[in-house]
Amino acid sequence: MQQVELDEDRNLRTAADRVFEALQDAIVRGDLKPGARVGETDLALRFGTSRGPLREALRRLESRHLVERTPHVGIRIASLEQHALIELYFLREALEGMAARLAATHMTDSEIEGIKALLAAHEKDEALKADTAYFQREGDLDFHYRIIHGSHNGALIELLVGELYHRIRMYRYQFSAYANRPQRAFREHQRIVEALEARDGDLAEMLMRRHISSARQNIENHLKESP
Amino acid sequence: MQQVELDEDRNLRTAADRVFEALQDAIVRGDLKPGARVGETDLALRFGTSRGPLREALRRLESRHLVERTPHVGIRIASLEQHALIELYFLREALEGMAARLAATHMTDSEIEGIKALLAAHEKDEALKADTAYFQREGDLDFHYRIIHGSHNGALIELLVGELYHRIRMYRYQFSAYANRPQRAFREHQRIVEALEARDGDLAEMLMRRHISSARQNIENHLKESP
DNA sequence: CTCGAGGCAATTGTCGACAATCGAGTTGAC
DNA sequence: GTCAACTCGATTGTCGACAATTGCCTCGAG
Repeated sequence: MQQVELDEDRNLRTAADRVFEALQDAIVRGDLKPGARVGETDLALRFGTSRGPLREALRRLESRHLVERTPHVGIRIASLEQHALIELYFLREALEGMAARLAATHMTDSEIEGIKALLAAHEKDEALKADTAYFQREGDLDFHYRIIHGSHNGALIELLVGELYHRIRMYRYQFSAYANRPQRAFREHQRIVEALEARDGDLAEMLMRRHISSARQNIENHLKESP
Repeated sequence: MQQVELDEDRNLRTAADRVFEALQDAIVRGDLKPGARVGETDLALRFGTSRGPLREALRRLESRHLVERTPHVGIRIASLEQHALIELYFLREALEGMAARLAATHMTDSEIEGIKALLAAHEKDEALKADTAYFQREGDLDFHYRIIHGSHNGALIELLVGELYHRIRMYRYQFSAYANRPQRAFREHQRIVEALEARDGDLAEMLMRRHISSARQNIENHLKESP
């Protein structure tokens, strides 16, 4: 049993907060294997706290679908099944499509400048790294985050950033091999930004939906080949 | 301080489950006024349990945005602001639009028969009750539930039914006066079902989005007139 | 040998008490 | 008279112990 170092730097208010963040990181990054069964007592010892705050952290993780609890039985790390990932992509298509539509009318000029600068940085970086996907992948997340926030719709932001994206990031860490075609994705990003700049909500939504839909189809094809 | 009767009938597994359901009902139905500050000790006494299970219930309600917690300060019943309701309708438009699209291809024939029967019942009932909105409103929820489930997308169902619709029901109970134009809504429902029957996903999504979008605009107009 | 019932260990659910933190009211100085 | 600091009360956060439920293992019968 290994003791885990908690983030004391950012002095989060309560012990439950610290445990929650530490556990979420451990799950998303794969330190705790998907499907593994974990006991409350073990975890409490490992994180150096009592079972009270730990249970609170677990409840929050459960509401984010990162762990699964069954009463009187125990806790399992969320198992990532492929069909669940596909389902998530339909949610993303609907929600981020709407985010792009709203962003086209609600983004400020400086926000659009910011996302253009981000793309410019990607272009240089991508020219260097070609297909080394890691940085591109984080950059991809950054791009989507900016558009989501650009919607200026609090409920939408909270839903996507606060609840859904942790699950998606977990899948990315685990199934790291899905080549998400950086060059093509980059071109699609460019077109979406053009639509935002033109304040064309209809077009922005359509392009975003195609972007996510083709990413989903790409994954589905990979799954068919190597299940 | 009034003792609250808990549902002992359906013998829910844990005390936390019972408190959660009772509290959720109390909030959605307005027994606990929005924005009111409540103390853990009071609630624990009122529901005849300890603070442990109560805190678990509060955690779950927080993740559904029915209560707001600030550390070391306390709990407030979620205050329903009008702009938040509008934001929710954009989520509904995106998600239920997608649900309708998926339902058009994934609904079974018997599910479609069921929703047609539901509409037929509404037609007779509506002819009788004209604009008495209550039953129509519950029927409206039933209609939407069926299409959501018809998507056969677990993540989408869980998100809409398990997380979003409780907030929407809360608003319905509070702002009960929004005449949601039963006749027009009924016609729109009919057309959506026609699209489902024709297995036309594009059309079903478009009609559902218009349906929800016009409901939102209707609310926005009411808010402008009587803020 | 297989199946079912019963007991046992382990884990979770629940409780009450203690400690930490925040907000309000009061008191004092400028 | 106003502002700031301090004290006090109340509320939440945390802990450890006890009770309840589950799953597994053993034992016995067919």
